[in-house]
Amino acid sequence: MLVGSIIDVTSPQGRFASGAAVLDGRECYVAEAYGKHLLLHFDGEIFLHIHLGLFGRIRKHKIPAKDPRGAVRVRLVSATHVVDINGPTICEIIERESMEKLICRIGPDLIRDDADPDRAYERISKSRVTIGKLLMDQSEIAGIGNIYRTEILWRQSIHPDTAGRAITRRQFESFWTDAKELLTIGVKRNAIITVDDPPARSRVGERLNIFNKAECPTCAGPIARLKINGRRAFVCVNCQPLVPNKKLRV
DNA sequence: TTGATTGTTACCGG
DNA sequence: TCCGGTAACAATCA
Repeated sequence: MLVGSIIDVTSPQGRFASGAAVLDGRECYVAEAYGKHLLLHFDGEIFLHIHLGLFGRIRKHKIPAKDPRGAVRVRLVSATHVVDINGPTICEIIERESMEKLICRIGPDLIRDDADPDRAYERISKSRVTIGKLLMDQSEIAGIGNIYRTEILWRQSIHPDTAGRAITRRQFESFWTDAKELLTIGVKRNAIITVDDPPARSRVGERLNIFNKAECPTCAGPIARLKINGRRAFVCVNCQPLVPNKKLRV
């Protein structure tokens, strides 16, 4: 990520212009991510908080920079590069207190070394909410989005409608390890890859197992389409059976 | 021009 | 208090 000296900050367009000016001339020491939130730490205990949401993009270019493309909210300029932040849901300047509050309300981030899986399991194993919904709740576990949800549950043979409290410790541990590996690959390759051996130059469909597909790569059975919290989800009816748990009553 | 989309939050009602 | 549903917002591309 971006770490180093920012010698200029401009906000060519949009409603964040006044906030961006605060960063002008400050040094940026650390860029850190907590789940899907990005925090850039500047001089004077000032943080630039960014969440890209569904559509946001970060683009890096060498100097000399071209004109900003699209809705650039903040442009960070160093001696050698510019970084444009396009269309984020959140793009704000905050102080340490707000930054700490933010971190507190985010669940353990799968790919951070300081993540505590027990904290996530503690909550999930007590919840009547389905695991499909819990995985997208960033205050439970941070990092998983809509595509990873479908793909990881398929890899773990867990039906998304399984109640959180029906997930066993063993299942959770296996899920955590797998999810962590997949997200780490995703960061490294800058792509969502959930198949074990994707072709070198793959298309989106070749990197995924069942998301947006009709047929299960393992059993060749049909893939069912669901909506969970209004988002598309997919499930293999054979490989991810919904296990009834007689001890649980809903 | 329309629809879909790797996301989040506020608000309301049961 | 918990939980589900809906709307709002965002930018881009096919």
